[in-house]
Formats: sequence, structure tokens, C-alpha cells
Amino acid sequence: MSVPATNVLSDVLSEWMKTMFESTFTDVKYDFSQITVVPTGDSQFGEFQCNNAMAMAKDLKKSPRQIAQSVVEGIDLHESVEKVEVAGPGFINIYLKTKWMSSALTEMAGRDDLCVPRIGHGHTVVIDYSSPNVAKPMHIGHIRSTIIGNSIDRMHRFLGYKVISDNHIGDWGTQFGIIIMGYRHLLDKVALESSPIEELERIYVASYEKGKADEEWMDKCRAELVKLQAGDVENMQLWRQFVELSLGEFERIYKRLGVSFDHVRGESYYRDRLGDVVAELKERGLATESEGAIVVFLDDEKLPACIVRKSDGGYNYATSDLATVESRVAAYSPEKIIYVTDERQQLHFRQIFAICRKMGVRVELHHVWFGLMRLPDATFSTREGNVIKLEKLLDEAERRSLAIVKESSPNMPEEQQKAVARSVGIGAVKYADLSQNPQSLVTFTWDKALALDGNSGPYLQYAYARIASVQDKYAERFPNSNIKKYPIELIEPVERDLAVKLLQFPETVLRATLSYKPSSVAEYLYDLAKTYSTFYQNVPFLKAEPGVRESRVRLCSVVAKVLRKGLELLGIETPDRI
RNA sequence: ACCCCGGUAGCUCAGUUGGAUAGAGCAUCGGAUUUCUAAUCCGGCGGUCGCAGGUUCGAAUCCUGCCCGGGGUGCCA
Repeated sequence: MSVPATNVLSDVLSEWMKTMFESTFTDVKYDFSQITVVPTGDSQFGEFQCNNAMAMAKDLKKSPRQIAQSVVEGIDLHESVEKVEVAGPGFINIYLKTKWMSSALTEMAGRDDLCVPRIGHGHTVVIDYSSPNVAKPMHIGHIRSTIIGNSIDRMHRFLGYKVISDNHIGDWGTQFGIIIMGYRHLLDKVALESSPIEELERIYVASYEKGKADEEWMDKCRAELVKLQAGDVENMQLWRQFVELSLGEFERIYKRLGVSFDHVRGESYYRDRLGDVVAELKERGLATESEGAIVVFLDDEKLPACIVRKSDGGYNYATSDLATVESRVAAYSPEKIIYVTDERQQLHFRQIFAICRKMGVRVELHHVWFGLMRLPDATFSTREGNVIKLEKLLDEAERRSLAIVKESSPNMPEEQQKAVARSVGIGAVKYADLSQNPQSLVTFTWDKALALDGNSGPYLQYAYARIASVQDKYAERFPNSNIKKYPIELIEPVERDLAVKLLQFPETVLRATLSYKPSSVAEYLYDLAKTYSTFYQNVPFLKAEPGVRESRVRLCSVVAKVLRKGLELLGIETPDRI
């Protein structure tokens, strides 16, 4: 009577149902591997259902109900299953044994992995995320890669993968030619002293604008870049200054967000290998000269040609990314490399991946992309000046939550109020981003990004804090109780709902990780917290009779464990009081 | 012109990869606190799932065409 450590519930039941179909239709040729069991949408139909009888009907030329009926009649019930029923056109509904659920929950409560299979054990993945550009402040458009990437990072680690997180900052691109020209001719030294990053951004934008209208200026920018890339002493010194200033600023934000990286290797880290990459491509006959540039044609893949060396001799992003793949493969032998960027880079990565395949690179390459952040009335753009700085967003989030903490917990020490406001504010911002499908178009609104009620980060944190409080009160009132002596009993329907939800945690995490979708975890946690809130509001536990009381407090603690772990996977903190 | 994505309630978004009566939050209307934290709970209102065909037992989900919006398409990243 236990949840297998290497298999999640849906899989176990699917395997069982498959065997049942096979033993019912021994003389029938059919691909039984497609038989699966999925959670029901409605508890009146049991906890799981199998829909394959309907699909089989035309192949077997029998009525779907008849097929379902034959399977059910001869069925050998799985240890976890109370009963199965045929319903509607031919659904097979599966009802779990309450007692089995109780013991499965008890086992889950006792395990640090919460019965999530460690499928990543022995596998290495590199995750490349956040990757801001030097000399540009992080605005709200940059937050998605950081938060989604960090969550994917956390999920992989939890599944046992060895994760190497790498912040591939943009520290070696064309922008440096533009910035150096701006620095030489447009700099306001006083402004650089007082707010360096803003001044760097200003000269970048000003220089870029100038270059758009003035071809000669742009040529000079390119020339400065070539000088830098050739190792010119003066330009190198400027470059180092820009990078250091920016890294300090990024670090401050990462600290607030609770994000850290194993490596921060910018594009510059690979700069000495760019020539070798191009040479190798030429050697293999993959790259050829065209209009003065060196390009890789990808006609076979139906992709546009990819330039790996510009006609002025400079290298670009593609070359750098190819060198990065080679370097990572040589250094870590990863099973896969995951990139988390916005949607604009889809074509770029398709080209890079295609070239890697042509070069015989073994590693699995995966691009996780997300939609650009937009404003309700306009497209987001640095040059339009309608950006919202990331720090401003975080400040506002903490400010709004502090106001609520002060109102709802006036007796809390001020230091704690501030700490809570920080956790809750940052949690709200992260949850707002993680709870939507990454590929949707995202429209930024303050009220959505900073939602503190309803489907929000604080809602989940609140549910957790309530449980922490219940546990403290229980320990206070019944100091000598040995709560583990009492079994978890699922009496009320809402308790059963909670149990079903909890038992779905492993498969939710597994699926979310394999599909790179933290939003699935967020959705699951909201569902769980909502069910818990109903339970909390409508069922007494500290005031329930002995035995029932202990059972319910134990159930609460399983919910707390899952909420805490789930939120941790999203990078959201769980204070005991909010 | 071509490629990728999106279009679901007044607004912001989910939708377990084709399942049973399409769901949340916000807003709005009504109710719940001498009780375990009201950042909560219970209920009402709200829908031609962009449009038109098609595939099948069954479609928001798959295929085709069109409309609208976003992004991209050899010397930016």
C-alpha cells in the first residue's frame, strides 16, 4: 500500500488499465499502449477515468459501452481502487479507496521528495536564462526570463537533475561600439557620477538615435566595436567599466528576487573561440562566403541563411552562441541545454540548433520562449521611453503589501512587517508572471502584476500561513499529544477533495518540468489552496473531537508541505505569518 | 510576401494535449466573523470559445480558408 517512488499515480493506474484491456481482448490486435487513465474533471465521476473504450469502438466494430462493460466485468481491482463504473457513452470511472488514499498521504508526508520521482538523477542540464544586456537597466520586460528560467531551474533540481545555471549576459555585442561612441562624444560626466547606469543607457539611446540618421556615425560605431574585439587597450578599459557597473546593478536585483547562478559567463567569455568556430564551419563545408560575409546556408531546413562573420570582420550573436554550445558540451557533457528567452529569438535558435545538428553536436537543445510584455495602450519600447523599471515594480509591490500588513497585523513588530511585505510583494510579482501561459501575449497592468487577493501569490502564502498558525496553536493547546499515533481519516467530501489534489502533486510537477511550464504548478497550487480555504472555512479542526482533530491537523500539515515545496519551485517564499 | 504566436464572460486570464453541463480572478449585486488569521468563505449576474467549413461517438482543443492583433525574416541581440 504505497505510492511507488518511481511512478506517479496516473501512470500506475494507466499501466493497470492497459493490462485489464489486454486480458479482456486477448484475441484482438490492438495497440494497447495508447490506453491511459486521466484525472476526472468532476468528483462525481470518481477520481480517475479511462476514455479509450470509445476510441476502440470503431476498430473493434463493437459499441463503446459494450467494450467498457467487458473490461469492467472481468476486472481485477488495483489495490488503490474501490470500484469502477461504466458511464455515459463508455467512460470507465475509477473510484479510489479512501483508506488507500489516507496511507498514501501518510507516506507522502513522511518523504522529503513528496513522492515526486527523481527522474533526473545522473543527468546534467544547462539552463541559460535572465541574460540581460550590459549598460541597459532591467525593466519589466526582463523579468520573465529571470523568473520563468529560475523556476525551470528549481524544478529540474527537485527532480534530481544536476543543473548548471548560466546567466549569459550580453557583454560583447554591437551595442558596445554604440556606447563607446556615445561615451566619447555625448557623455555627461556629472550624471555618470550620480547614476551611472541611467547615464549609460541615455548615451546608448542617444548614440543609437544619432546612428539611425547618420550613416557615418554608425560606421564609426562599428569601427569601435572591431577595435574592442581586436583587444584595443583603451576600449577594453571602457568595456570593463561598463560591465562592472552593470553587474553590480543586476546583482542587487537578483538578490531581491532570490535568484542566483552557478555561472555568469557573458558572450565575452567565448570571444577567443569565435574565429575557431567559423574556421571549423568552413572546414566542414558548412559555411561559405557571400557578399563579403561568411554565412551558413540552411536551405535543407527551410531556414534563412545565418551569418557567422560580418563583412567588416566582426562576429555576431550566432557565432557566439555556437561557441557557447561547444564550450558547454566540452565542459559539462550535459544531456540538454535549455534557453529561456522572449519570442523574438525563435528563428535565431532554430538556426543555431540546425547548425549544431549539422556539426554533429549530440546535446539536446531546447528553446523555451515567452511572449513579450506589452502595455495596455502601447508596445513596450526603450526608445519610446515608456519603460517601467524592474526596481520600481518591486518597490511598488513591497509598498502595497506593507500597507496591508500594517492594517491586518498592527501588533507585529515593524521589522517583521517589513520582512513579510518583502516576501509577499515579491511573491505577488513572481506569481503574476508564472501563473499565465508563457506563450500568451502578456499585457502589463499594475493591478494584475501586484494582485494581492484572489488568484495571486499572497493567496497561496496566506493559506500557508494559516496552516502554520494552526500547527502552532495545536502544539500550544495539546503539548503532550503524539499526533502521529492518529491516522489521517477522510470524512468530509472536502477532505477527500483535498487528498485527491495532494496525491496529484507528483504528476503535476513531473509534467510541468517536462513541458517547461511553471504555470502548471502555479495553477495546481491555486486549486489546492482554494480547496484548502473551503476546508478551513467550513470544517472545524482544533475544535473538533479528539481523533478527528488530530486527523485534520495532520491533513493540514500535508497541505502545508505541498504548498511550501510547490511555492519553492516557483521561487516564492512562505512566511509563517503574513 | 513568407514563418511563429495569440483571439475564450465588461476587464485580465486558465483550460490536465480530443472527453461528460467551457472555468477562475477582478468588477458588480447579496450573504457569512462572540470561533482555527476576513489578504478568507458562500451565493447571484455574466459566453455564438474571432468567422466559415471539415475530420468523428465527441472539438475551445486537430485540418483548411479568411478576419484582427503581436513578433520575426543575411551583416542588431
